[in-house]
Amino acid sequence: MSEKSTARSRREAVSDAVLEIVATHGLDQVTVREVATTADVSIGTVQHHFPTKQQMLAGAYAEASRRIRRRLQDLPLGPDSRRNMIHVAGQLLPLDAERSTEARVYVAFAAGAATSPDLAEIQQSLLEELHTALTAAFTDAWGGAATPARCALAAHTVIALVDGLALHSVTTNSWITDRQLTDAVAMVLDGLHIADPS
Amino acid sequence: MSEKSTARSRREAVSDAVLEIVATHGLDQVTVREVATTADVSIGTVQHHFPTKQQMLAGAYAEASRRIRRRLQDLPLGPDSRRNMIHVAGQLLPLDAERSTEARVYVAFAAGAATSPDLAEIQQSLLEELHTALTAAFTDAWGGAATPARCALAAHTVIALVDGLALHSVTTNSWITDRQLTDAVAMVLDGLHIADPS
Amino acid sequence: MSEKSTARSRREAVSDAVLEIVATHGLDQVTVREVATTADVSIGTVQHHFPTKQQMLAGAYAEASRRIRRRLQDLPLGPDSRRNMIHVAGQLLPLDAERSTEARVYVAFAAGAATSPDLAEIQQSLLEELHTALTAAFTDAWGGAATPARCALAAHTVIALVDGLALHSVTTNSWITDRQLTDAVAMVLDGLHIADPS
Amino acid sequence: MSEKSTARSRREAVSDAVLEIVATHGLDQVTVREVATTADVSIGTVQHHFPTKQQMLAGAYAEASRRIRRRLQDLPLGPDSRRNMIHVAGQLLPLDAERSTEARVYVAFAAGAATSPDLAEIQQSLLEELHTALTAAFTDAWGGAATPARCALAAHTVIALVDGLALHSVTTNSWITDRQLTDAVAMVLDGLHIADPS
DNA sequence: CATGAATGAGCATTCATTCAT
DNA sequence: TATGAATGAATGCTCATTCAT
Repeated sequence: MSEKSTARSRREAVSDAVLEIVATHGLDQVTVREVATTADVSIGTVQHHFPTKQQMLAGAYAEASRRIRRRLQDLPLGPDSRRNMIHVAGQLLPLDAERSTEARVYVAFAAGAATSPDLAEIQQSLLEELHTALTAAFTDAWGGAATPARCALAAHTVIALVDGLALHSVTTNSWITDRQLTDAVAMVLDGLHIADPS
Repeated sequence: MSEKSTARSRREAVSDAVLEIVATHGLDQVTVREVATTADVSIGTVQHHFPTKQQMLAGAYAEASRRIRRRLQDLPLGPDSRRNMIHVAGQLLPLDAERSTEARVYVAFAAGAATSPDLAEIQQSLLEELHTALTAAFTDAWGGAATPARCALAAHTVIALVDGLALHSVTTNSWITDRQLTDAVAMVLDGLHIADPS
Repeated sequence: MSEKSTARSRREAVSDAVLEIVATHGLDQVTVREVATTADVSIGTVQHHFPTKQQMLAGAYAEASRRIRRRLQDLPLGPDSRRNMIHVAGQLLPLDAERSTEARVYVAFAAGAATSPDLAEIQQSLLEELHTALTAAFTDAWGGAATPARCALAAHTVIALVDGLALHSVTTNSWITDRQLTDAVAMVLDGLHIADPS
Repeated sequence: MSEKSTARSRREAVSDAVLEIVATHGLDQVTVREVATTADVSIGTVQHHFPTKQQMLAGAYAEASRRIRRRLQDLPLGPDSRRNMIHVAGQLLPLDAERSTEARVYVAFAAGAATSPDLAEIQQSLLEELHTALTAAFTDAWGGAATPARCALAAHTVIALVDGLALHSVTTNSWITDRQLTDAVAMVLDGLHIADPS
């Protein structure tokens, strides 16, 4: 029992170290040595759990993706569609230190997915899950008044908006404020007639 | 004169080579060797024009950024705000092969800007120019009916949407269609009451 | 009893795996991992039987050497010295697939003996046994007509010839034919007046 | 002029370092680091001249092979066939310190040729040149009394004998004496009726 | 006896950069 | 301006070996 938990925590420690380095120094500054040092394990241990660097990065992104999805699934959703969507966006936008770190990780891996099939697969599956959930939310919010295509398009729109805002926030130095981040989402939801019922 | 033009074309050939490699293999696959080979010049020549790799990348991104801005400035704008904005978005979205290459370059450098001050500076200046122009467009479209803050927010929103759409298009394999790309922009402009006057 | 036989066969399986890898990929391509995989046992099992790689190689060569000696001892010898010597040479030359594999193993280990005392010891003991037997054969063939030194020299000569032929056969691609291999031995035996009595 | 000689001596220094390490520690103890240290150049310089380890080893063996051939070509040959052949054998057998080093190098590379096509090519070309020269020598010595096939076979025999003797000398600790090395060659030449005319 | 996680030294190779010409 | 030899730090990875179970 202690072995299993040791093994799991070692593996997780490695993933955590990767994510930490990606957030602070970028994807291409991740080296096996630095990961080992940060995770406080030997180089051999890193490579025991992730035989290649590629697998190590993919493993870490899979872990990050899993955490994001779990957090969204655990979100308490109410009958108010607008509030639900705002909540979801609030989980994805870099509005506090923790979320900011996560956004930096997400942006780095998402961009990396453009040239790495391994990362692209994880990225796409994350986007698909998000898209499915948001499409359902729009379907629900709009009742029968909207075609499935329109609901899907609205979902694409909101995810793209959030990702673009995260990209801007993460890559510029306070060019865009936290307030603008949330206001931009509200502005688009308003445009889509997803209004606060109150 | 021929020497000067040779020199200028050499420098441009190097920049082009960098952008080509970034588009096809990613930012971290750019090596001085590969750039020299692709540009068909010697390593020494590359480093004569860009003494360090950092400067080479920044130079190439500055060149790419310059081209985007020039293209937007050369865009023939009419009295129709919606049409103007659609045109601008059309220049930024990966709707054809050339624009797709450009989007890949943009996404790679934008993500790189998260951890490189040199790139961040160029990235931020590009975003600012875009934002200024779009803010003016919204001010113009909405007349006196909107506060400057609202116009600025709308500009942020549209740029973020376009960047997010480009990110999705570039990092997934036909998960989002060209049609959805343009429809998403239209949907948001509709929401912002930027309608076709006709 | 079954356990003992299992243990013995495991140990032999490991030796066999080493010899197979040496024959096909060379001495320096032998890794504990590869040996374990080829022998279909765990790395731990390999290292249980041979604590160090050095011991593993020495053990495998000792096994190969044992097999060669046993085969020579089991050779039915008659009154015809020439025939006997031809038979011995035929056991050492790479005249068929099995013997070719063995010759590749022998050449690899013999060369390795130049820089490994452990292998040199096994190599020298194999050569000495061969030399003793051949010296006796020459003494027998020549009767009292030759000094012990001459018999010993003839034995050295024949072994060197056979080893040189094996080296050439193994390291070149059909530069020397099977026929030339046996003819060269016959030519030297003729020169030493070891003639077929018939 | 000084550059060219510098470049050439650097490259030769690397080859010499490889040969020295092969002679003293064996082919599989050659590392780029050790070669750089021994040659007193940087690692980068080694790899500038020989981009891969494989090429470095092949380059060093080609150099060693070139030296052997040049020495044999420069050998003053007289009308006495036996003396000529003895001279050739004397150049190949490890009869002094320098030749012993060379023999260790030769044995190591020859054995390596069994599993490396690059080395095999060099090895085979060296053997072919040697074989051609010796075949001619036998043809000359025997006049019209021998078929070409018999001359070629005798050449194969002598080369194999010399290589086998070198192998034995190099891989055992004074099991075979220098005197026996030369006597074995003389014994075979006697058997082939290549006699001292005096 | 057997296993496989853990270790870290060592490997070949790539790389950006310097510099003499 | 242009070249490419020289440099050595850094990288991903392989490996033999140790050890707890």
